[in-house]
Amino acid sequence: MIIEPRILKGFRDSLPKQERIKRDLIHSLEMQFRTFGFEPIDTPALEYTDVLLGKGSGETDKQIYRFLDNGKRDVSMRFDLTVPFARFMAAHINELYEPFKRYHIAKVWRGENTQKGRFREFYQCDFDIVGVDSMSADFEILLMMYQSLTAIGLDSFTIKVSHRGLFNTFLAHNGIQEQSAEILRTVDKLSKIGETAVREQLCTLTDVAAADRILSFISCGKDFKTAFASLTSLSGGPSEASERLEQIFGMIDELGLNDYFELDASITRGLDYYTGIVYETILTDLPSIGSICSGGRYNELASLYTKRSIPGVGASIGLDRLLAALEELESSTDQGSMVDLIIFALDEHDFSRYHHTAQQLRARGLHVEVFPTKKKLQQQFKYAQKKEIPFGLFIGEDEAASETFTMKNLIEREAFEHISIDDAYTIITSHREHTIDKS
RNA sequence: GUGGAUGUAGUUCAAUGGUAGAGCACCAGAUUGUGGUUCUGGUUGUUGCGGGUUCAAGCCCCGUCAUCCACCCCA
Repeated sequence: MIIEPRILKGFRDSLPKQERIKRDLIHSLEMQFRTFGFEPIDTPALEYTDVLLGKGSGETDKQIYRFLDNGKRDVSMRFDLTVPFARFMAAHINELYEPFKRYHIAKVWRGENTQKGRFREFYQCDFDIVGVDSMSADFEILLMMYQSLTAIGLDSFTIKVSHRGLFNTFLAHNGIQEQSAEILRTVDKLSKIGETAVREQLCTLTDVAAADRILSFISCGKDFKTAFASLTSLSGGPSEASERLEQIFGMIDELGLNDYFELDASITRGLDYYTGIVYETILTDLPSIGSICSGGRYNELASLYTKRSIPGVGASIGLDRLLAALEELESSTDQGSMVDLIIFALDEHDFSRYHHTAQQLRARGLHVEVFPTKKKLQQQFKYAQKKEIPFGLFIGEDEAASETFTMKNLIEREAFEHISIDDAYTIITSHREHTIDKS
C-alpha cells in the first residue's frame, strides 16, 4: 500500500533552487543585521498556550495551531516571533542588558485561509530593539528596513509610516476613542476599498461629522510637511506622538531617504499591542501581495510576563511572501550553481585520484564534486547541466602520468588541455569573477 | 471560517457524453573524438481523490483535497 505523498494546505516543500535563493536571502539579511550590532536568538516552536494567547485578539485565537501534547499540556505553535520574544525577554532580562538588539529568523504557523503569498507555515525575520523608548531606536529600525531591502536587490518599495498614539490622540480630541479598535481596523482598509467605502463604514460606527474628520485625518496627502501640519492640528496641536513623528521624518530627510518613506495615517496595524510608531512596506510593482515588512513600537508587550517595563520597537520581514513576490516579478536573486567543478568518472580504479584532486581544489576554496559512478559520459554531462556546474575535469591515463588535466567549460563547451591544478584554479576563479561582474 | 473560480503527461495547452492528444522536456539506441545537430523507438496519463447518474463520464451531479480570487485578518 502506497501512501500518497501529499502535504497540508498552506504548507510547502522547498526544492533546491528555491531553497538556495531563500538561504542566500537569509544570509545577506543576517549580514546586514550584524553590521547594526543585532544578535541572533532562537525560541521554541511550541509554547504553552496561555503564554502565546496572553495578549492576542480574538482573531489570533482562531488562527493559532493549538492542541494537547502527550502529557496533556495545552500547547500552541508560535504564530509570530514578537510574542515569544516578549516571553524570552521577561525570562532572561537579568542575564541580558538594555538596550538589547536581536534578530530572529524562523518559521511561524497560522491556520488561516491561503492565498498567493499567504501560507500556513512561513518564515518571519524579526529585528527589534528593546529596553529603550527613543526616537533613535524607532529610526534605526526604519533604517534597517531600508538597508535590508536594498541589500537584497530591491529598490522600488515604499515604507509607510504612521503613529498609533497620534491617531488615538486625534480620536480622544474628537471624543470618539471608545470605538478606537473598530475605527483603526476600518481605516486600515483605505488603500484597499477606497475612500467612499471607508466613509460608509465609519458612519455606522460614529456620526457623519466624525467620519469626515477621520477621513480627512487619514487622507492627509503625501507631502510630509503639509500632511504633518494637518495631522497635528486635527489631533489638537503638538503632542508627544507628533513630536516623535516629526523627529523621525527629520532624520529620514537628513539621511536623504525621502524617496523610500511616506507618512500615511491610514496605516494602523491590526495587532493591538502597538502603542507608537507603526509601519508597513509595499512593493511598488506588486502592491496586491500585501506588506512584506511591517512592525512598530510596542511599549507594554512584556508586561504580560514581568513587572519590569520593557519597551520595544521592531519590524518583521515576511520572507516567504517576499520570495513569492520576487518570483512573481521574475527578479529572483539566484546566484546560480553552488558547484564550480565536477570531476568526471572515467575509470572505476581512479576514484582515489579523483577525490584527491577534488580535495586539493577544495583546499583552495573551490566547490568541487566527484561524479560517484562510471556512467556513460553523456549522463554525466546531463547531471552537470542540471546542476549548472560550469566546469568539468577529465583525469585519464595520460593526464595522470603527466600531472596535467583536460578541463572543459561546460557552458561554452570550450576545452583546456594539458593544464595543471594551478591553471584550473586560475581559470575557474577568473570565470567566477567575470560572471559576478556581469550579474 | 464564509462565498466564488479552477484542477488533464515533468511542463505549457487541446479533446460535442462515444477508444486520451500536440509542442517542449524526459528515457533508450544509432551518429557527432567528450554532451548543443540529425535519425529511430519509447514512458509521456489511477484525467487531483472518492462516490453517483448513464449502455458509455476528462466532460453531468454530490462529496473531498489542493490552488487561485474576494471577505476577514495579516508577513
